[in-house]
Amino acid sequence: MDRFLSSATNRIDSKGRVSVPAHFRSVVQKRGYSELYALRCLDVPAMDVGGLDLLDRYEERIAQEDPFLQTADDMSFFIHGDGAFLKLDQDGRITVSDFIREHTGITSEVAFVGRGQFFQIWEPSRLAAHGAAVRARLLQLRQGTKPGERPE
Amino acid sequence: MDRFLSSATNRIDSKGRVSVPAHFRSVVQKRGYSELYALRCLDVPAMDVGGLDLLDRYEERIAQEDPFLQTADDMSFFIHGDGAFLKLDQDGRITVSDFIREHTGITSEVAFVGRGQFFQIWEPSRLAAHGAAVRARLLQLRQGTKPGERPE
DNA sequence: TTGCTTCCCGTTGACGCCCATAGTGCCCCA
DNA sequence: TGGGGCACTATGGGCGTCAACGGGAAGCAA
Repeated sequence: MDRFLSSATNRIDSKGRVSVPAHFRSVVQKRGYSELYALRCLDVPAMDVGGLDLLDRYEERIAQEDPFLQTADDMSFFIHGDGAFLKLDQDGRITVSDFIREHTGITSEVAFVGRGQFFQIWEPSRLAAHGAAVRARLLQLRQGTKPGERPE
Repeated sequence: MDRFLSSATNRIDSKGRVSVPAHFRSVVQKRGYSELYALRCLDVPAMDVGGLDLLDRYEERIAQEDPFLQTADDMSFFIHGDGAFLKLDQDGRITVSDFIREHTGITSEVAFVGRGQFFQIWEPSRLAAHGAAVRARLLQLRQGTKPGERPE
């Protein structure tokens, strides 16, 4: 398995460290990531974390934009400047910097959420709220398309 | 037979484990699932459980969406983040995590329900209530479509 | 020094592996 | 045809391993 799946919540210790779930660490290794890169999400208080290929995806998107327009410049600024490297220590822990705390609201616990090609880190209660909102939107989507039916 | 059929209810032991019905286990083996993946159902307090091919269909669906829109993000969040691995121990048991208990209301017993390509787990009394509601809807549907006819 | 990071080690609790037992259905053979 | 025994499932529990976690100590920079 080489996708980030499922979720887990771990505690931050007195030194500001938190264990990355073992399953995620093995995915990181299988994918051959030597470094982890964390990006502030635009519309939610979470960070996207993955290898440097996380950037490729955004860069492709930027390439589609007209380089004379402000949008391309904004996007470039966002992904290249608004990120941080996360160093895994040899016990598989990362240090939660103020940069991350500010954006996510994380204080004492970190929720890790698999997203397939990458994973996210959240403040647990905010994650719960976001999860509920997502489920509500998807439910509405389903009922809008096929009332009463469940997609198989 | 390689479909999940019928249903059964088993007890959770003091360590939080429950036996997967033997028939389901043989289906799991025939289908070659090395791991089971459980997904929270959107509209009912149950989990869909199957192999990782459960995700394939959803991922194909996501691929059709614009990856920079919210819908794609929601869908990915739901299938990748709102799931959990169920590891079968060598006696064919799984451990019921809090993640599952929260969504299903399961406490001491688990009802397994075959659904063909996958199966579901329920809290037994909620399953009974849901079953009754489903039958009522189907009955109403039939009477609505074919007035004057008697259901068999 | 002071503060911060990295390496290393010990503890603890959860989980997987293993074995044991009880209940049940099935088969075989007298 | 009925009884005994085999096979298998569900369930309980002991025990070892490993991940998460806490903290000491060394290295490094201001």
